[in-house]
Amino acid sequence: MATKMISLLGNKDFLSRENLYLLLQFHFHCLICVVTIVLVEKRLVEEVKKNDTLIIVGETGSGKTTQLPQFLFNGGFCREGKVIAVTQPRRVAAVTVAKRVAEECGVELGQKVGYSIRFDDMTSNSTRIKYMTDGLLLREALLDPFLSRYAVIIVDEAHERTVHTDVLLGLLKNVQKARSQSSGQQCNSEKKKSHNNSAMDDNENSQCFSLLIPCQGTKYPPLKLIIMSASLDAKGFSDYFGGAKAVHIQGRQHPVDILYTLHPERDFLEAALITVFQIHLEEGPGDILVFLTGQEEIESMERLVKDRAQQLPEDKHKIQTVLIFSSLPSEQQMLVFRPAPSGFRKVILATNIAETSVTIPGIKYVIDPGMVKARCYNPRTGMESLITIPTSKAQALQRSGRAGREGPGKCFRLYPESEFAKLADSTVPEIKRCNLSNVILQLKALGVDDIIGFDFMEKPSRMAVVKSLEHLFLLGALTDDYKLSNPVGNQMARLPLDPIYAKSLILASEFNCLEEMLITVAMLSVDSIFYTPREKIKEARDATKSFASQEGDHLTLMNVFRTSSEFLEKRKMSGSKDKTAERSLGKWCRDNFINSRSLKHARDIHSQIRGHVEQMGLRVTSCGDETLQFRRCLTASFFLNAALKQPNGSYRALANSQIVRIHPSSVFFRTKPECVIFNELVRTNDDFIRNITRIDPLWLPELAPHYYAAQS
DNA sequence: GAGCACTGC
Repeated sequence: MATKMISLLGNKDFLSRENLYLLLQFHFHCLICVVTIVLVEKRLVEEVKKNDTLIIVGETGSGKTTQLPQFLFNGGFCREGKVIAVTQPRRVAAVTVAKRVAEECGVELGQKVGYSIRFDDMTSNSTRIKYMTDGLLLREALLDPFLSRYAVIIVDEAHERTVHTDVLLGLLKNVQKARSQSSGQQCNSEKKKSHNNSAMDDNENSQCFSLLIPCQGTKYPPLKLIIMSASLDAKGFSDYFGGAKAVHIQGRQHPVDILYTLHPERDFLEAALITVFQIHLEEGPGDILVFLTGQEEIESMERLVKDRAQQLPEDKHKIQTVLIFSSLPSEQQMLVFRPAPSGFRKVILATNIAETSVTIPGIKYVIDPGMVKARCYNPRTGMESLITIPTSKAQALQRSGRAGREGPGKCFRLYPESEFAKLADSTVPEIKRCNLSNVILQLKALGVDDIIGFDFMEKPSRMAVVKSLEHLFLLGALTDDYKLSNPVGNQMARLPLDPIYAKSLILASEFNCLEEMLITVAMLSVDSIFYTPREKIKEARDATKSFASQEGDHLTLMNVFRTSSEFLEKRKMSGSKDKTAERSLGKWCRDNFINSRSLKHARDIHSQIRGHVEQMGLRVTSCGDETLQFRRCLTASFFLNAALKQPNGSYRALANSQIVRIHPSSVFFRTKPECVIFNELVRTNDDFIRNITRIDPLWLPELAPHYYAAQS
């Protein structure tokens, strides 16, 4: 059979599975370990009582996320109305876990057990176990710097090292220190200083929040901190928390055989394709999950699988391909959860959305080419780009684990074992490869002034910090000595937006076009609004044309938002129930080739931000038809992103003289104005600018004299 | 005439 398959596939390099793969490793779960979590309740509660900080290393399926908070509740950690917080990097995880725990406890969701995520708060005064996103807890810290309502904070999935997790860990370390000082006899920091005047001690104090230094006699109970992580990273967390104790909990993961190729594969798409059919023809039943880097690869792989399946004998045809990536409309995403028709094998082609965010049942085989697209940030140019790089060991492990959720599985890594050894242990934390403006603004608002000296688990590069400080200074968020300015910097920090968008709202109230800017900023804050399926390109273009504004993409986006709002209003006026009206908005979106998930997100952001600016006392007025006023406001807001047309039709960005082109999705792709401002600079095949509005070049020195007067 | 991994406030 094997030989026959090879001739069908037409590839000489793959003679048989025995030649291709070496079985090298049987299990990747800890063999030495411990007992399952239900047996260790008593011990865990004791450990938390004994240690202020505890690292818990738990594998998937250990139940740590659902069980530990209940143990601590039963162990008396919620006395006097105190709350246990469990943070998650993702919204959907916070919601689903909370639902399950509420069910296990036999309580109504939102009572003893609840969750809180942006736009959706299911908690009440009686909530004691609160699942939430880490970003939301960071926001809470702005209002309550001691996080005084929490007795225990559990940071789950810490090994993912999102920006939010990293900032939160640094913050929690400070809060813990400040709270234990407040409850102990040494609340008075002066007293402590007089005992020990060393430079190191001074340094430590400077890293505490300015807000936390005056204790004012308020006593806070100590904060218990639990960091939950995958095994590879436990030591890093323990070191960061001064040698905190680490406890291992065994998971219920099934064994997964890991197989490697003998030689490196030049074309991993082809190698993945071959492997799909090897599994299909030689292995027992079970679905296959293939990790690919992006939409384009996934779509071409789908065609390849379908084509080759047709070449097989009829009884072997039965392969069903399904796709999943984040920009796929949700109805189509749902198809991956449907079991394949009887007798069919399902092949799921996925991005790393299937690594952590989405768990698909029925998977027995994983194919991992070992590549991933990652964001990368160049602090010198301030440009972000996406590049394809090898995965880390931790990521490879996470991927292979997807084969062992329901029973023993197999993972085919499309590279030799010697290559695996060369991979980095874990993925570079996001904080080292992103723009830091938002992080710095948040920290400043929390009273952390010395950003370079802040105790990050891993420090971002000095250049990245300096670049973002400069940026915030130019936006007026910081004073000459790099302190948060008042009121502008404070107001910006309160708005959950990219700092440049926050600033544009403040300016818009002065330009009398806050109404317009609220919509624009909401629309700019979400993923692509327009959805162009490959097979209906012409219809999609015609539909988007009807929203186009000759003044630019910002007004085009506003047209979409307003038209959709009017549509919804009309439906509601004519007596439709809210739900029915929302459903017909879904149809309206499909008819107009608009991504309804993005539009919904923009509407949520719009109403949340509107609430914030009203609370701040900014005047929400409209410039009506005087869009000139609005474009001037865009110029004042986004002056750092201005570009002038060159004789050859390309543009020169004024801030750094970089040569850029207009992205084909812009209304200005054909008619190129002399001078524009833009919101996004992306590097793909070329350096493209997106979301563009036409401006008068004379507005720049007029509206941003502090920048353009100095330049010329 | 292009193409965007994934999150989050």
